[in-house]
Amino acid sequence: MAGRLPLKPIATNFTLKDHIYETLRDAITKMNIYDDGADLRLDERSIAEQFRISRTPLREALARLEKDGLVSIAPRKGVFVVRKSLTEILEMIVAWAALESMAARLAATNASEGEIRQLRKHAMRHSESSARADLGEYSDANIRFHQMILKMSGRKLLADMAEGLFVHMHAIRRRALGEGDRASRSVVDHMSIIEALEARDPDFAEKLVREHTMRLHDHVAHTWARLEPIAESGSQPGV
Amino acid sequence: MAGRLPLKPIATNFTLKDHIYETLRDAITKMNIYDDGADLRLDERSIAEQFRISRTPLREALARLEKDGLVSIAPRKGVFVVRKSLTEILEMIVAWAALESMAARLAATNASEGEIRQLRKHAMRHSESSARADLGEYSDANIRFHQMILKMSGRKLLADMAEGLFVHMHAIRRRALGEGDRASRSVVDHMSIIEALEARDPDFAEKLVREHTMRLHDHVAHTWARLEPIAESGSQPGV
DNA sequence: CTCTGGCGTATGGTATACCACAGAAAACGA
DNA sequence: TCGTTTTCTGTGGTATACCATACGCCAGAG
Repeated sequence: MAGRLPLKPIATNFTLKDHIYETLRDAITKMNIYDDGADLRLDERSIAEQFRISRTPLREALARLEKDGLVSIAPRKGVFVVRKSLTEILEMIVAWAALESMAARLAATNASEGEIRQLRKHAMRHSESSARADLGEYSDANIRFHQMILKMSGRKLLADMAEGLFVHMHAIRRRALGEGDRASRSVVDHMSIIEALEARDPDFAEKLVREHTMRLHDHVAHTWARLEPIAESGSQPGV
Repeated sequence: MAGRLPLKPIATNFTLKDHIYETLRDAITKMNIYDDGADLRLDERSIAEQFRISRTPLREALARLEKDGLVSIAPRKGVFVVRKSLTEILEMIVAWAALESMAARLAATNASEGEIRQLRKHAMRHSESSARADLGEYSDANIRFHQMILKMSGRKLLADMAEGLFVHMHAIRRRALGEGDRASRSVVDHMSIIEALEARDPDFAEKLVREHTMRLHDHVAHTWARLEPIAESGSQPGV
């Protein structure tokens, strides 16, 4: 009727449940789950009080977090943040390798020249942070590199499924980067991957991505072998 | 105290929420989502009444189903069973291919002789149902074949993630099997895969599984291209 | 007849009260 | 003092009441 005002549909779908879910998810991924004395217990009532809401929407958010595998709900016992075992971490890396290598295969065919160019630009801009041993920054850039490949596959589901794994692995990659010469090795790997994409070689791109990720897998398997209750060391910046 | 009766630990963790979740999930996967007049609406109150429970545990179950992507909850509008679009179905097949091909790669190395033997036995026992054009039975055997490969990878997570996709695709595979000579082609493919596993050839096993699944992908893409609101036709046995 | 505006109803969202069980603390007996 | 039993408290599980909004219905104006 009136003159087409550019009004957004308004976020009619923003419920407490969703808000709490995201807030808690972020909080959990950022907390030092593997600290020895870490509080893994989540108390429904006190959290509800902190958020100034009732337990109902909170519980629905927790139900979703449980399905994500981030928390475990034990009836009449409590809600606990899940500590991933080494085995589970390794399996996540494998699954991630499966998804990303498939994404690379598809990206080699589907990605636009512009996307690949952007990927290269991203990798080169951040290779220096590796050289500077600025692991915090490089870790972020590193993760984004992999997310870009997922996205370039043009398959949203692949990216979404991988995202669910990233949530858990967040700290893993950063930690592993600091061990040995993994950071500089990573830079080299990334360049090879980019070249395979530029060459539009699906098989090779897939192979490189898979082996790149499986190297992380093997590294973690060998290095952390006897750390079963993994002792998270470095979330503090500036080490 | 008493004489060690072989009592199961009893399902101390079996809550209404979990029970309802599973019940609803099964019901949804079995319903003809793609029927034209299908009731996609789920009414919280009437369902709660049917189950003779309150809405609270039901809503927690629905929250999980939403995360599974099986239903969509629209505030103040209703809860609806999600109709997967063709694009989404295709992406699920791709993701599935990614997971299963990785599983095949690992299975080629890790699976025991016994497991492979069992796989071959399974495939041969059911190849006849394909010949008899008994699609219902062959479809089940077919799905189990793929689940066996996932399991043989020794990575539980791969199987679990694929399971989440199976839930959605359940009907897809069955339907596709009936089109063209896909059933008999499937039998041939499966045999090749088994041989690659017996030869302990990871690269080849991966390639075969991937291409096998991607053939389904291409078939669906081409055949169902203009059916966007997919009309589910054949759940009725006997044709 | 058509359009508009208000009102009623249905639905999901939220808050709250109560329940059942686990586990620790306390009370009790030897 | 030690072991057993009891009680008590805290936790998640469930039920229920109420709230806010989306949407259809209908009356009334034009």
